[in-house]
Amino acid sequence: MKAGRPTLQNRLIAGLPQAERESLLHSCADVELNFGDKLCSQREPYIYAYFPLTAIISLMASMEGHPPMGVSIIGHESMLGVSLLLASDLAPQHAIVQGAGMALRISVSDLCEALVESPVLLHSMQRYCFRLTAQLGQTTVCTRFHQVEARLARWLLMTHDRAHADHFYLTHEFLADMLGVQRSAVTIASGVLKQGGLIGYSRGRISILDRAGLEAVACECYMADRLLVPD
Amino acid sequence: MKAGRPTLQNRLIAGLPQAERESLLHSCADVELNFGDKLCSQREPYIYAYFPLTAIISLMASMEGHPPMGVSIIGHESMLGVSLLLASDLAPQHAIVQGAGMALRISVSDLCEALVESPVLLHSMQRYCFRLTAQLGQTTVCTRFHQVEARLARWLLMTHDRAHADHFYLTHEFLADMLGVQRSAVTIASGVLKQGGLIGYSRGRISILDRAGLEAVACECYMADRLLVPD
DNA sequence: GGCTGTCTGTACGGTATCGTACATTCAAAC
DNA sequence: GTTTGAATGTACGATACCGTACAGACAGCC
Repeated sequence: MKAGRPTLQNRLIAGLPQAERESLLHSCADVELNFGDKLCSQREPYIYAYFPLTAIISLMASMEGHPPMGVSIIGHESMLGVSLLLASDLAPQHAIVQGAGMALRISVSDLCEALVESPVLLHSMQRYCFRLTAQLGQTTVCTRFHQVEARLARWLLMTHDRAHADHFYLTHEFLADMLGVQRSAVTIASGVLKQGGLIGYSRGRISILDRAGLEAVACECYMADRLLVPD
Repeated sequence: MKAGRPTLQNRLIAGLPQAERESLLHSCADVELNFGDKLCSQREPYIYAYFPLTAIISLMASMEGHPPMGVSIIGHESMLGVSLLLASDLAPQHAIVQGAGMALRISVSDLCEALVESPVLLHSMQRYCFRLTAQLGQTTVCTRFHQVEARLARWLLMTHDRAHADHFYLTHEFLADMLGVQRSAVTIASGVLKQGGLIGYSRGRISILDRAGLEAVACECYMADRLLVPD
């Protein structure tokens, strides 16, 4: 595998010392992830772990009788598979590609080997796992108490942080599943944000027009989570 | 510190090889935890970690403008502080004593030292941390979709599993905070469970009268979580 | 035995969202 | 250019729960 610049788009990889990075990249494959791809299933073994470069992955929790609901987002700042640190090869949640793009893929066994030899990788994954734990607790309370409009704004901001442009593709239907609400509730909330000039959208293409405004509308959960980003 | 039988009430400790256990117990102090004690605060450093013997601890996530809400329960099957594995000395959630009783207390630094020398302890903590991660995702969806009655039944069952009797002490007010609902909603839901002969209660003393019946009323989230218990 | 504070029962208007249905708009395919 | 399907707009009764208020019941204290 080539170790060219694009791999540095992933912050976790970019943070590795060169020797560790090159060793890790030897086990990685460049893959293109398509919208809707399912990368792992809740309570089933991971097949691969992924370091997103431009792709965006949603973690989703599911339950009988309801469509899976979004609980976290993973982009180039992190990776899918941090829970492999935790003495289990099972995925705690489903992982779905919410933004098509490139990622580095590594087998579970290769990742585990790399962990033994790369203390920096281990440390980074630990930090991100901590962040996920804090975030999941926060999301529970957020989902319970905050209204659709604020939660929608939060999800759009989290996506924007991981997108590489001021626009991306998500339908109301998809967002409704993420937030665990009716599609029509998303349409109404989106309409308000559009009216306010904060976002624009048409047939799945969403534009972030006024980030500061969106942050004002979003619940504090968005900022609370950002504060946990290392550095 | 004495290494008498009572310490084996904690499953995590009981599972250690004798040498590792005795070494760990040297750093532990027997403490009595009182109802309502706050053992750590969300996003603040842990002072101590705790291995409950008979005490029960609630993990609670909080947010401005709302009372903290329960997201998990810790009893003799586990410990408070598993996230110390994750390269951070901060607690992801608040921890409150929901059932008075005994626990073993250990300082963060002593625990970290013990981790280096006890691979079994490390492994157990990793497993429980995985379980917590899965549980937090599950709880998010549960809180969103399941009704108060089912969630109340789930919480009572989780408490019962960690209590050492068929009765324990929790007021409607306290349960309301745990579930993130109004106190009056808990009174109504409890009334239904009492009518059905599943539980009894009076002035804070709750009796589990029909466990199987409660399990039938509780959402599947209760069983989903139990399946993750090692063994 | 009466007082007091806590716990529980109950009521009731208000509201966010549900669940569902149907109309409209637009992009792409034919 | 027309058809088709997906995406979006809108409506509306139903419902679970909110927020609040107040009354009753019980335990402990003086």
